[in-house]
Amino acid sequence: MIDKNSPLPIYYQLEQEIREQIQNGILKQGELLPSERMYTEKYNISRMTVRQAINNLAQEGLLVRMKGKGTFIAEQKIQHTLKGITSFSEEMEQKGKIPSSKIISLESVQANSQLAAKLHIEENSEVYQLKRIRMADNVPIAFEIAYIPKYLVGELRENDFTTSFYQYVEKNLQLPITHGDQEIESALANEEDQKYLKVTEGAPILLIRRLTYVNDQQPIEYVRTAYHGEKYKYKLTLPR
Amino acid sequence: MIDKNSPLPIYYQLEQEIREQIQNGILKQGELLPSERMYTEKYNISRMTVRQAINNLAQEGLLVRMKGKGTFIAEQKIQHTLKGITSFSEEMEQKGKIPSSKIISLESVQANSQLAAKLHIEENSEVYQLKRIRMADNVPIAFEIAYIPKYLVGELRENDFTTSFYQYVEKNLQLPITHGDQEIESALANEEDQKYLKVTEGAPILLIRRLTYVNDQQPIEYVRTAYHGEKYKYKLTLPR
DNA sequence: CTTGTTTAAATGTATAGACAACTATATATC
DNA sequence: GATATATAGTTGTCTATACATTTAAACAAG
Repeated sequence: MIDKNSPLPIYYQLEQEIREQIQNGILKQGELLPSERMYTEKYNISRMTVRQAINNLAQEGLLVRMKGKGTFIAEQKIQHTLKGITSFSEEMEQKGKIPSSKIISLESVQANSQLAAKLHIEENSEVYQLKRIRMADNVPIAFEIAYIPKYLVGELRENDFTTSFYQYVEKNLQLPITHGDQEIESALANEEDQKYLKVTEGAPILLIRRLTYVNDQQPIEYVRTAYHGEKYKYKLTLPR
Repeated sequence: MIDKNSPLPIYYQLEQEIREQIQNGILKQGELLPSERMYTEKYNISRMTVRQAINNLAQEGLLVRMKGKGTFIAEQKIQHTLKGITSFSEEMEQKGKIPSSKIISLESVQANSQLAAKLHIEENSEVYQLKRIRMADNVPIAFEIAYIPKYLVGELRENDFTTSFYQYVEKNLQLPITHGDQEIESALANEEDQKYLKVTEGAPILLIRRLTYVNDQQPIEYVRTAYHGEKYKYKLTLPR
């Protein structure tokens, strides 16, 4: 299992082995991992090397170390909901709601200076502006305005948004979505929000602005989403 | 700076020193950290111990290791803010604000059924209720109500909250904080919020409820925080 | 000007061993 | 039965050392 002549570090090989055994169910959740000394003897490697492998896995949350007792295989964490970017559709499906969305408009507009800076494009260059209402079980949950640089995606039709836009980007455009930077704040609904979310003046909304990146650096989408204050909560699990 | 007779591990003391020097600007962003050998000689400790300290800080994203070149003080990371649980103090310091907090009250109360369920304790068992105002540069940013099971922390005094409560838990109580589940929503300030945040009726607030866990399973703190809608944004980076 | 070689310095990987601190269990003692 | 006490096994910390890999700079050769 461990090849001392491999170019891969020993600690890394051991990591992979333990990872696989957890995946395969050979090592079961909540159970005790073999002690450091066991690995030391089994593979004839030093304890510090074993510790490096185990420590890395513990840092990832796959193992839990307990002084004096041993190292345990971690219970699977529930933190599924917001460990990564989830689309509205995925989010709602997870909650047992039927998601739908209604496109209000899809236009080509010129980026002002602020938007251009955010999207890393030239001022006045063409961007798509997409306005949508997001619904769960046909109740409006959010009103969304998205801006997408035209040069990155070419010609778009409304059809491209009926399914998942993220999937369209990754499959058809071959651009891997890497991460998103979000800002969350509380605000009061503006006139447009009020109109589409069907709330009255002074209603609180959850305002989320997201800049989504492809290839780690290139912004592909800037979205401002206004969530209905009473009907939407944002849940996430923070590690460590 | 490093006390070999201290009960605190040497690697931990070194971590703290480097952390402070980054905070104080003695070590500046983008610059090179003194080499491992320098620390080895300066404090007469082994290189592995130095590496343990530096590795931990690198894992946190505070330092960036580069093989063959050296270790650099990380550029301010956008995603540091919310990659994991951060205390209010840490958050504000990162933004260059001077954090402070004012304790409104610290009482012992009985948990109602809802709170007991959240904290995994018996109904009517004793919990501390702590009310605080969080300030940045002496401007109130948030009003916070925290509940902490008494049996987990023993006797508490207001003093234990003047510094970091999380540090108190991890150091003095030896309970490792593992993660936190958060709910974020938008709401309107209630009377208490209005009073302490100095906002008028109808002002939007960002409501964050957090259940903080130790040892992966045991809730140690339930906090409801009302953030001033106009003065606070919540930022995070979602991977993948 | 380009390419190859050497060298010093840095981090990366790995070993062997020591002692400390903690946990659980067994054992002796009251 | 209850309470210390010893003991074995575990992870945590730390040292001292060695060699591997990578980088950058100086230098040499073409």
